[in-house]
Amino acid sequence: MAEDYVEAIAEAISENGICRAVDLVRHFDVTHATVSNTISRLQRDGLVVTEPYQPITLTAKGKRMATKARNRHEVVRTFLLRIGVSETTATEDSEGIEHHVSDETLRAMKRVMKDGIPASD
Amino acid sequence: MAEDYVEAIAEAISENGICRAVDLVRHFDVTHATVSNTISRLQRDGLVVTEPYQPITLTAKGKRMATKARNRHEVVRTFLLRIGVSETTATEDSEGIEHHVSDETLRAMKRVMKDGIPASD
DNA sequence: GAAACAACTTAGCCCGTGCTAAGTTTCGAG
DNA sequence: CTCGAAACTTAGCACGGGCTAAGTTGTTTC
Repeated sequence: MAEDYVEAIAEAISENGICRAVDLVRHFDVTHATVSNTISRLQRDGLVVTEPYQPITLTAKGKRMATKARNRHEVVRTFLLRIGVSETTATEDSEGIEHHVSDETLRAMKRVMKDGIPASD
Repeated sequence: MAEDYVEAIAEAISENGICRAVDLVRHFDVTHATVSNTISRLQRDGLVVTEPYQPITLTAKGKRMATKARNRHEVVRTFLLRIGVSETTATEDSEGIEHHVSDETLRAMKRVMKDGIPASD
């Protein structure tokens, strides 16, 4: 969850300048209460900073995580498109897959997009 | 979890003839207590049948789920190998990825393994 | 400036998934 | 046949992540 949240927060900030809890409520389609709880946990874990009724900002650690997550997400998504998956499905699937893709697999995806599929031994 | 469990149960049965809780304890590296709880939930959900101190069997529904999961898992794993990921990583990553791969993406993977990568428009 | 509305928090609940500790059942060896 | 070890269950706890309901704060609009 943490990764998804920091990614969404970074996105909101880059789009609107700030991120409010309500942006996350809409993004994840959960209640304000849930977002409030989750943000507390993120703050406890040093990923975000916020004060009651104030916008949410990312710490350095949070920004790092967001960047990595966003990158991962994009690689997976474009890879899926590249192997012929539709826009809609690529977007959906990459959301879930990104959290389970190791660096090695990520590199393999990039390689395939650049050089095509490896020779079949 | 349900998918992982039925898959592991099916595996144990095909290897040893029966599946005992202790097999799952070893497989998932959790305690007996945890397995016991989880099995109760699976039974509640109609995926397995068991009685106290007895082996665990799959219902028709459980078998169906196990077969689908196993198939998915294998497609993802061999696909990863095919794009140049190592055995170890392919095994690890496919474990997590399989739960997030839609039918469409699965088809795309199979297609790529058969026909190579689609032309880049 | 007060009232209404939107944003947010807090309390209290539920379930899943993990644990430890303690007790029960089963089973094989002696 | 008994006893000890292995397998299993049960109770009780914790945390994550979801909810509703109710209250608080901030902002806009008249």
